[in-house]
Amino acid sequence: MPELPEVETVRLGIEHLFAGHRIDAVRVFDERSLKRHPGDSQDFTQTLIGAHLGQPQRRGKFLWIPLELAGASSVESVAPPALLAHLGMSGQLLAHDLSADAPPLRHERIRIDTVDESGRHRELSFHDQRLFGSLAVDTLVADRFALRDLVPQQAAHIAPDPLEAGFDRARLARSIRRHRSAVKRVLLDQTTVSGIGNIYADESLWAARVHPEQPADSLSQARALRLVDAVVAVLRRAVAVGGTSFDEQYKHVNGESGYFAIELSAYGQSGQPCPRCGRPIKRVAFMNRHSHLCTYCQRMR
DNA sequence: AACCTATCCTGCCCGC
DNA sequence: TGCGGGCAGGATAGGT
Repeated sequence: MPELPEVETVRLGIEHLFAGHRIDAVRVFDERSLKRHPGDSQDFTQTLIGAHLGQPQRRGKFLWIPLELAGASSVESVAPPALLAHLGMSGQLLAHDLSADAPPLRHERIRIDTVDESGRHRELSFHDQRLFGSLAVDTLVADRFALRDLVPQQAAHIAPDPLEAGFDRARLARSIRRHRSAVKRVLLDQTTVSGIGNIYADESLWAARVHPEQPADSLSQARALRLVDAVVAVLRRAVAVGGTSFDEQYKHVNGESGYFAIELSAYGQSGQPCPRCGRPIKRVAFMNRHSHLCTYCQRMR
């Protein structure tokens, strides 16, 4: 999927193009993209129409837009709603300037027609080839990590991400070391730290010179801290260049690609020289997918 | 409780 | 050209 940097890039785009807009119409082209919505597509559509979009938020790979519902009294909205998006492996949120009743594009699953104060229309559209992603209307609940006010119920179980205000690097280093399994598996576990997928796990492990199969509890606190700092640096750098994209599948809200692919050191670089030592990057099976690493720089210890 | 495996989907790319 | 297998950046239910 799009990982934290790609989702953050999408969030920034939505903030810029849709914050404050009112939803005028909703079309669900494929119900399977609503599999995490508690009601049916009718319910989804009815809830959204007339709602105003707030400032988009993100934790890890979850993205949500708080909703101010039509006719709801703000005073006693005990459980404020939000439009929740998870992009899965191939989801995209794109801004379109079509007419709302134009036929769906190739992998377009849901189209949300919005209008701003001056009456200008713009569509927020959910595209998803593989259907692992979804949109839903969800309820916002208190954040049990107390790093922010509210989080969607469906994202309440995941840990804070490394770029969140109040993120505690020492605490994450300790929590990584509480696990016995391979350190890469722990980095991918969204309930330990959120936002990291296969690409940024491999890049972070390469940067910190840690072997992906190293048991997490065998890392010293200093080494775990170095790994956490590598994660933060890699994610920050990727956000700064608009995320990674390899093909048409991973685009920004405005349809442009991210540039982090240019500076990948390990991920997808099998056979290429390690940028640090020049030896070839290896690609090895790991958890039904692959790890990319320099077996010289990243030793088991 | 912690850990791991299987599974949800589609389309593209490769080799035969 | 056609077909089948492998593969892709994720999350999670359910097993041990």
